[in-house]
Amino acid sequence: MLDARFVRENIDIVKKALADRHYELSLDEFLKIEEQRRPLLRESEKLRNKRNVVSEEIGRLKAQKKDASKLIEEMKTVADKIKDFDENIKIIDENIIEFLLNVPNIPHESVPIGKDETENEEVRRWGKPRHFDFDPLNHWDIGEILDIIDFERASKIAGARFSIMKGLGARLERSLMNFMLDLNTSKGYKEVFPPIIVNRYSMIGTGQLPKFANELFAISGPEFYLVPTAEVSVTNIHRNEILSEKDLPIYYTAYTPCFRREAGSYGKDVRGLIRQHQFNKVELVKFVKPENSYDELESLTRDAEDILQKLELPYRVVALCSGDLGFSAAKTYDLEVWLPGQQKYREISSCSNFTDFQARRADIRFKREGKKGTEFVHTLNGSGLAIGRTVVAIIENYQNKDGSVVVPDVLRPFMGVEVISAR
RNA sequence: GGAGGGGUGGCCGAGUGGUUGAAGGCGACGGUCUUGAAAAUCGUUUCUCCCGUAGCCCGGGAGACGUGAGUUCGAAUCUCACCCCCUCCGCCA
Repeated sequence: MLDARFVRENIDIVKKALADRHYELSLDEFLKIEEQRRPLLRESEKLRNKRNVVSEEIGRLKAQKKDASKLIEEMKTVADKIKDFDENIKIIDENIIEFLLNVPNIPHESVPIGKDETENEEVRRWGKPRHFDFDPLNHWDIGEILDIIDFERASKIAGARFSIMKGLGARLERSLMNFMLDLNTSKGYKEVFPPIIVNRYSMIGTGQLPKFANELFAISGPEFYLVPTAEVSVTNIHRNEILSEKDLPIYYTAYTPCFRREAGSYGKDVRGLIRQHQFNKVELVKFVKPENSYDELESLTRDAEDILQKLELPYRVVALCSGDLGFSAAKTYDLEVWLPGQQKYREISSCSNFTDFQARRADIRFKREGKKGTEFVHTLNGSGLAIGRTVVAIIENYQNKDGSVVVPDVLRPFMGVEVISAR
């Protein structure tokens, strides 16, 4: 969320941000409502002040056993007036917040301007796509040959876009979680294992609600949601907290399942593990001081890249352009891994700086040593990595002609085998 | 699911209608004292918003004692609803 005062005082910046994002949103109504607020607030506070002064006087008179009925009579109407003002202010406040909750973050100046993913900027590449002397298969074909992935039975259990990992496939999934968590914790990220069902405040805190309800799986009765990413659970760990400066930066890593409706992606990636309703992911989350957040984004991205490098998977880093940037992010690097089955780089990690956008929604602040007041922290997160897509990348990049898959060196201690082969 | 108890400042803990933003203690910070430290002692110790040509320091004001509503001239104190925590019983992974 943006700060109301910031929007009021920096209309041009906000308008440019919206235009760069290709967002259709008029600020006129907001400005109209917002400027009604403060005069009303001033009136209300003036009356409250009067009430406080007179009530004190009444108390004094009563203590002296004097008559105060005249003053009390006079005050009766004041209470009603205050109530009127406050009701109006409350309605205005609700409108302001509702509006602001639907305004996206302002892109950082370094974000390339562009309309959609075709205008994202490649920042760097690592590794070279392997040369195959046979036609590489898709992971779903290999999965079938090796009998390690079962989509058909998964659809019987749950439906489309679900999968069953079997045998060494399941073990690969588990090995990757452990490998990634071990690597991340060795770099100072604290491992946490949070709830994966959250309340609406958490979803508002990180920006999934109110705007993107149709992308979430909701549980009714008591209102709950399945998390689409560990970002939600982990960032909200510190919701409504004031951290002290010496606590920062805070680094967390978490494995969670993730749940996404994928409404509106009909026809996209209908086969395979790329786009599932339920998938596993290890996430990196940071809470940092504002002045460090862009450096922290670089190091967060490097930490995610390191996982791909250790797995020896070729990838590239892409800076998302303004039109492709997520709602809450000020800047995002996507890591795209090479998939021989598709002859394409595909997203496997997304690393973002949310600046104070989530912190303001979730009210996560910190206090500087020896300074008055508080500031919002900056929050960041990135996949480190999406497990399902890593499985895809490993199967496709490490495949042999007979369909067997070589296990990357770093995973062998976890897997207990060097090759995944049929039978 | 049934029965009780409780939510106050960084922490502990007073406070049941009128200078209580909140006693007292602890902690923290600063001063005095001391060669230094401890002890002793004095002082300071929250956040949000509004106004002041003043986004930091300063002055004034409003608000915040789990959350929200209500009663009242006036509420941390009374009423109602909700949330959370704890104890016991039952049930269950």
